[in-house]
Amino acid sequence: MVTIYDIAKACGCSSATVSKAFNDYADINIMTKQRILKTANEMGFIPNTQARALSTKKTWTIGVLFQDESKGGLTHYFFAQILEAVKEQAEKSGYDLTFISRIWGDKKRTYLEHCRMKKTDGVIIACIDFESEEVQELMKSEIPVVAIDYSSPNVSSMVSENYKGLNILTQFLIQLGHKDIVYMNGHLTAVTYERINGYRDAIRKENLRERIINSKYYDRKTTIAVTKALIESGDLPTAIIYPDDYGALWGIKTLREAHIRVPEDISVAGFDGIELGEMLHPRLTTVKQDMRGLGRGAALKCIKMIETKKITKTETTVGIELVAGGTCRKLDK
Amino acid sequence: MVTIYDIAKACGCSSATVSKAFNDYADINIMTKQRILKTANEMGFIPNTQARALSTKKTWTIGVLFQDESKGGLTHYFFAQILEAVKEQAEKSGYDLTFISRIWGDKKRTYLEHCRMKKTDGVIIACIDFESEEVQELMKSEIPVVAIDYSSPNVSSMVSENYKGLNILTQFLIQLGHKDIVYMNGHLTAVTYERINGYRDAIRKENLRERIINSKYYDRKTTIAVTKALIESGDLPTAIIYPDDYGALWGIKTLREAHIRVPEDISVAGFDGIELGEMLHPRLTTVKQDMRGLGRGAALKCIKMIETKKITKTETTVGIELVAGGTCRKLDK
DNA sequence: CTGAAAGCGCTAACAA
DNA sequence: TTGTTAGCGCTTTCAG
Repeated sequence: MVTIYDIAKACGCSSATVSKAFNDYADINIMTKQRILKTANEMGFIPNTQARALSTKKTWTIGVLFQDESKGGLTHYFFAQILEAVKEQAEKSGYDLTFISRIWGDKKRTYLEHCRMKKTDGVIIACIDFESEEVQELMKSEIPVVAIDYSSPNVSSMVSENYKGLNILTQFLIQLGHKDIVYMNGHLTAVTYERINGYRDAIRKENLRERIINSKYYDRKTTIAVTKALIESGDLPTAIIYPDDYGALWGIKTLREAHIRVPEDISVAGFDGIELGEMLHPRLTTVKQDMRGLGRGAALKCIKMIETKKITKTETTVGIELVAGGTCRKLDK
Repeated sequence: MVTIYDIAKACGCSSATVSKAFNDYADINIMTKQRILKTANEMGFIPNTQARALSTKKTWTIGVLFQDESKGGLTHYFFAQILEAVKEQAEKSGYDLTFISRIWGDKKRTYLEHCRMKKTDGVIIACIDFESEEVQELMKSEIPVVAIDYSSPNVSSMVSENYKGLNILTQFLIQLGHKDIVYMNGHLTAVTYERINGYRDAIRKENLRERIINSKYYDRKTTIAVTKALIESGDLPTAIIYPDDYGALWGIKTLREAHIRVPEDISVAGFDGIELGEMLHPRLTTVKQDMRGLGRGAALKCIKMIETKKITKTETTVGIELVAGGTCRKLDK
């Protein structure tokens, strides 16, 4: 293993000078610098990041917490997109990503402990139970944290225009002539309440029947069960808005298996705008979130906190977009 | 920040003793050990992994290379599942995961350089152009590497029973009465040749027409184009096997848009067994790979090399399973 | 512009 | 059973 001492020896200078050459210090002769860089290159020198971290107290590492209690965030179509964007931006800014967990061989540790051990410069959280004590502890810590798809004064975050999203989607259905629209909401978080309000305001404005049914995000079983219950109730609406696209697809499958045609007999919409919706025939009507914007923004926000050494607690909103697919039809008068 | 020195002082012992307490050394008085552990806990001590790594030369970190030139491996439905399993097993064994890339702020570096800088104990590779020079360089290095879904004497790997997979799938179609079966293969890798042979042997055994069409894995555009060309050729087979489930779904959508019904007019099958196939109505016929087995196996294999300090170049095969969905129909005589 | 030296936090011989 | 001490590889202050 080649160290800066080896290079120093080969160049007839000191290790301090070699270090300066690599860290773009100004107080070094340009010729010396070039000589050092050249020799280092020839010798195959690779700086050791842990040694550097030990002395600078900066690891150039961002931790990511992308896990649900039930399923990993990686297999979550929506969050996978976001993580991809986080990764891309982190790399561009020179940071590495590492997963944070509380499993540690046969021991356990908290998320915060993991972050401290690895000395991650910051953390990005998504797809998790934000209200859990451990996550709250992390958000209160000295580590810069950015949450995605979560809204709270306790943490910096990136969220979509959730109110607007459900509001325009509901309006869109109303314009198609729908008067009986069910909104099947996900877990009751601040984000969900935003969406509920968006739905509610659109409905009330037209004095329509407000039908909100509790369900869960990204939950196959629950979605199917709730859909079946709705079918069996004999009081089917003319349109259903599912918590997300994933749920909408399972909902559509459930409806179709009950010989209820989409969109002929009932209109269906989702939320997120993942590729899955495009694969459906006809294409799913949905509200597209800007996953790249969310991920990229989270990374940039986190890095900004790291580099300014200031922890902020601000929320940033990214735009959404209505995607009118073929799963919602215009109602005859 | 609490260090072992702080604890040593508080306990009236030396830092070496504290270190021993934490590393389960035998030569330490059980009482001393307990006192140290207790004090450390009270003081909120968190061991610093980089300091430890610097002196032990082991980082307890495994690098993952999950990226394609075009799209990130994270949004790849099949590989996301595998990565999730890799992560789970790594955590259970006490290892952290970090992404390996060649982007480094505004500089570049090779994958191997990145691994060396971070001193990853091992690397797991998937969803990448294995033939690229940089990946080959990594496989030849001193770092333990495990490849997933790649077959080569140059590296340890985890693969599915690819020959068998396509063989039984083809046989299944033949048993349904199909005599004109197209296999649309993916990129021409060793894995693909295995599958081609599986198809070919089944076809030849029955003296049927062999129709292999080149396409690409996980490629929306190409799949659609190839499917359209097939439709326009006027020589539609009675069944198509797509390179993967993802392609099969786009294929089905393309067929349906051309008013060709699946499975009434044509039968379609995929490969992989991702959830997407289940969401389709009717469910996609496919060959299910054991993603968890692949991921878990890769992690274990990598860790074994790390812990035995022996680099092996062995291939491990995991079983597959035919999933008879509703997209293939029995042909009338 | 260069270098000596101390230190980051922990480990591991080797002595005691 | 415990402690002394010399690193691991790099940074950084400060004197030269």
